[in-house]
Amino acid sequence: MTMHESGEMYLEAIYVLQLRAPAVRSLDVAEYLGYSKPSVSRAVSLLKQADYITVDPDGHINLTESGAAIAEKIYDRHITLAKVLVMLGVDEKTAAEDACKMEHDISDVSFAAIKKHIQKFQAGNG
Amino acid sequence: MTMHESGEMYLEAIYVLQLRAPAVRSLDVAEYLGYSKPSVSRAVSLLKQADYITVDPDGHINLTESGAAIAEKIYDRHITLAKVLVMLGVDEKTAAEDACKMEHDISDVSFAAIKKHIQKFQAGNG
DNA sequence: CCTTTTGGTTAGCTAAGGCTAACTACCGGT
DNA sequence: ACCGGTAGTTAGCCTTAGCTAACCAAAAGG
Repeated sequence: MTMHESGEMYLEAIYVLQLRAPAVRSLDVAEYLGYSKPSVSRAVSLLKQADYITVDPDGHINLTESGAAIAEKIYDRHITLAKVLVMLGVDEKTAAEDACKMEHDISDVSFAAIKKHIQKFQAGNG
Repeated sequence: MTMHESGEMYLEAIYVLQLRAPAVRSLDVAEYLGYSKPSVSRAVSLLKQADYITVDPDGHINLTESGAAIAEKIYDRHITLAKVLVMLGVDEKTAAEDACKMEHDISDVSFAAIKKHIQKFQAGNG
């Protein structure tokens, strides 16, 4: 699996679910993303093949180092981009939706520039 | 054709090419986007069906009112998003590439917020 | 012990949207 | 009149990535 938007979404979902609960299964991911079981089942097997996750015998999914790296990166983008939009006056829901799409598109360079920019603001305002 | 990213790209390309040359054909679009002739041929016929463009007998493509509306919207986003990124210190090339992807994802609400934000800066700085 | 629920897989469909190969149509030059 | 290039189309393939239907297996519970 060459990492596409969809793969990133799954890794991010697993990451977020792991922040909430000790163990994450395919079904949790399906429910979280609003996808069907077979869709997640296939994605999980591809991510496993590509060594982004491991699945232990009782179905618990864990991120590998490379999977976690991607998941954290995307999650960081999500949080940061949503925050920027909210700072600009966008409502939380729309900000989250847009961040969710943009987080997969933006280059490291542009994201770093944005992050740096808002940190400047945050230093001044809160 | 329910307007997806790809359809928006084609409309934007046609729009940009029309700013440069009086007549735009499928081949110009193919060259501009780096796509094959058949890909563009199909896209053109779908956009025509959906009434976003017209194609006159000598192959000249023109945007309809609805097509132009979309093209202008996307182009505005492209220009604005690229400008924002450049203002934040991103190089022109990367800014353009990222704008090209984000322009399709962002909601009207978020885009309006961003545009308003940079206009404030421009009023002060240039 | 049998039945239901829960979790997951398999098979196969669909749509978007790229691609190549090969064809058609027309236009211009020799 | 006949090639050769230019423009576009047709047919058909591939990948990504969603879906349903149907199945399997293991745990849960009357």
